Amino acid sequence: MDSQRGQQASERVTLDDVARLSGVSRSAASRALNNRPGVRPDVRERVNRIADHLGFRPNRAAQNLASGLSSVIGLVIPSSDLRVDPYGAAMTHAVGRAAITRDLGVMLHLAHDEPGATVHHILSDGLIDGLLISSVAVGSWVDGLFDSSIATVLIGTHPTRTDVVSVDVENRDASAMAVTHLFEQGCERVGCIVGPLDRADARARLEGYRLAHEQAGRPYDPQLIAHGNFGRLSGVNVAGSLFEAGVDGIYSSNDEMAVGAMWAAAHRGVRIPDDVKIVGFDGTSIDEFIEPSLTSVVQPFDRIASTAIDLLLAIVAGRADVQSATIVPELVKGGSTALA
Amino acid sequence: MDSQRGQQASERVTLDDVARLSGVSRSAASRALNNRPGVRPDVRERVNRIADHLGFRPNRAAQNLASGLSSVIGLVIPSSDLRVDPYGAAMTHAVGRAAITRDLGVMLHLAHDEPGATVHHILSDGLIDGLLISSVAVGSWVDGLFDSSIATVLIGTHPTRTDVVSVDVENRDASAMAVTHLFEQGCERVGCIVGPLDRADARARLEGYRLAHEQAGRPYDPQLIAHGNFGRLSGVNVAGSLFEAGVDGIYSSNDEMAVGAMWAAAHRGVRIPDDVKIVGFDGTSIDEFIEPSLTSVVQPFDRIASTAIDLLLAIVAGRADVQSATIVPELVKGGSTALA
DNA sequence: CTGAAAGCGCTTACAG
DNA sequence: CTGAAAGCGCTTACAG
Repeated sequence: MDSQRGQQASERVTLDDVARLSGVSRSAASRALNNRPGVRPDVRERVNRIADHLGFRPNRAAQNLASGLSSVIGLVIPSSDLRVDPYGAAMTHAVGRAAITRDLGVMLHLAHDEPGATVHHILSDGLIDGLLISSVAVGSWVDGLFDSSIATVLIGTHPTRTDVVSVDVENRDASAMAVTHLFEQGCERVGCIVGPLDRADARARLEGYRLAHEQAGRPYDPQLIAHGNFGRLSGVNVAGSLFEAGVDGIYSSNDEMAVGAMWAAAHRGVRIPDDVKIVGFDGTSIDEFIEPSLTSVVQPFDRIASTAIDLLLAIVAGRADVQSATIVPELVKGGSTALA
Repeated sequence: MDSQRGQQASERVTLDDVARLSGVSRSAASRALNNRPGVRPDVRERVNRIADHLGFRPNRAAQNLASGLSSVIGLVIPSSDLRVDPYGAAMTHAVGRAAITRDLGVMLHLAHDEPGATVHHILSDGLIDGLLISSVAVGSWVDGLFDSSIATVLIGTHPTRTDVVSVDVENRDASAMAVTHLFEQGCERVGCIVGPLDRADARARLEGYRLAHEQAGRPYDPQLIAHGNFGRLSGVNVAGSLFEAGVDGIYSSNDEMAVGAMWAAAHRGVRIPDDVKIVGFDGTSIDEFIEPSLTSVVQPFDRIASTAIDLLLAIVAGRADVQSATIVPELVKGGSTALA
């Protein structure tokens, strides 16, 4: 290892080497390499060839220091274990993939813990160009980020603030569509498992549930609202009350609680979809081999991530017209709402 | 947003500001702030107080450029979606958490895609001090990383190379322990679902299965080996052959395939644990609300991640005695191996 | 189109 | 213990 590091130091090829070998100045070499105007085509070509040949890799720290840009973005996600948070895992992965296609690095920041000094520095000083913040992470020190000097884009909807640029999935109409689907499949009495109502997305999804009833001219029964916390266990725990209330359909505000409800159903001998049909939201349980497969409002994670990054880059570039975006999800039908 | 960025530029407080206000030189201020020797205690105290008061945040790019160290490590994980790879999600999260306690940043690198130019630079040039590589990501361009000039630690075991520093869970004896547990619970005919045998961990876990038979003086029947790929679907697909071979116990090399097998069992009316008992490996399905709960060899992800980071830091620090580490997992008993 | 020069904000021998 | 100076490796006005 020691010798490796020694090699590293001695083998390092810098812009000066490229410039010298190319017979041009450092500035010219820099312009050529960065595709900036003001270099004769043949010079540009020669510099690039020589750089390739030398295996030149610009030192990012130096670039960063000189230009003020790092080509690295940060991602703040909740620290609840990614393993038990399929939404967070899917989003993290989508951001990673979207970043790679734009030649950006991604720094991962777990939201729960108070960040240590260095990590705090990373957030607020230089190493990253901007920050993607999952709305799931909103709360505690995370909120302060929106007021810091760093560019931020929220993935999701902020529970209270309207002055932050965000990209979110369309929650209300998509939820209404899901509930309407239950009606169309013959459900007469549809219950709802809602997420924590201090979250804007949870509220919007509940609103969609209400809206579907209104549109269908059906009575809206507050008794059929069960309160979960988006965790699987909460779905298990609250589903019983809905079964007892005699529902024949359940709209769950996310897939995790829907899966929990299905587990509770299996335990009670409630058959799905025969006795009760279920729709979830997120599309995170598709590959989970649950039986029957879960009908769900599927989030296009890749599109959401790509859009969020593009908005962030626009803000970093100083564009003034950056607008929040809304992405429309798709209802994917599975066995959990099939006709009996 | 524009004004924000403007503020950022004007509000920026640098080491020079701290030094000037403190009435000392920049070098003295730097030494004081970084806890380096050669500063009078009262000066050190004053500098730190003033830095705090000014809200001084050292520019990481400048620090990095000057010192050659970034306090950021990279994590290379497979690009198979984190959502369907609980192992990857758990490890990613554990690394993030371990890094935060050491004041390190974590850069995320998805392994499948050929990395773009910039990301390639990040890997090999300056922005990170070292790289944690998940063995799951081994293959393609990832392997070249071990021969690059950057410090690397493998999480897992390399299929072929022995010259890489790694931290891995103990696979063989732990697997033997799992199979022995099945014997103790009364199983007479235990099948095995193995992972891809080009992977060292998959081989070691199979070896443990064989070893347990040897230790128990039981015949080892190659007919009872089913070949999966660590994915849930493969567990579903190959479990049938084991059921048909009349097994009353299954050791699955990971939890995902075990859950798949349980799903297949439910489909065929095979009762667990009454007809067949199952043990998995990883401990990633604990919170999944499967019924019955899955007995599993649980990996201590946090310890693995912490150890890996500490080894990496030791390599970066130039220590010569860095040894690979093996972490012993724990058998956690669930309902899937309960006595009928 | 081209190059000399200044500068990004730190750290680190080196000489007092 | 302290400070002046050089240097990390780039980018970017600026003047030709």
